Amino acid sequence: MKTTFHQRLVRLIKKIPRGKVATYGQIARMAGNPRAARQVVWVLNSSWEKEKLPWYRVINSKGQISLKPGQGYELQKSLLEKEGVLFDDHGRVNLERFLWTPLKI
DNA sequence: AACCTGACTTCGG
DNA sequence: TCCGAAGCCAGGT
Repeated sequence: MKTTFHQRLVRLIKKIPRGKVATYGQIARMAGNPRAARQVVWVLNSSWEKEKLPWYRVINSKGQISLKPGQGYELQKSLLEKEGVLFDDHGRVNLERFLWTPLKI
């Protein structure tokens, strides 16, 4: 049976290695739809729990955490730092260094 | 079927 | 480099 876009997103998110991050757009692009970044958000919200997704490894294209302070920002940042991901003074991650880049592409 | 919404992204100024 | 606007996906109501 054919895999759905949703399933591909789930699989990709599961593959993000620790110590690395991926962007919403990147995941959507790898799943086949460059413009479905917002759909990644929906997937995370709807199934991170039952699919045990490493939700905190997904950030925005600017290299920043999209969650707002008091709404998960601190938690996500600490979880990433615990894996070795570093943030600069402006809460940005150096994507050159920490972006998950599968060898293929 | 229309309208709203969200952890987005890209582009122009 | 920093906004703001406009574009986009699909589920929920």
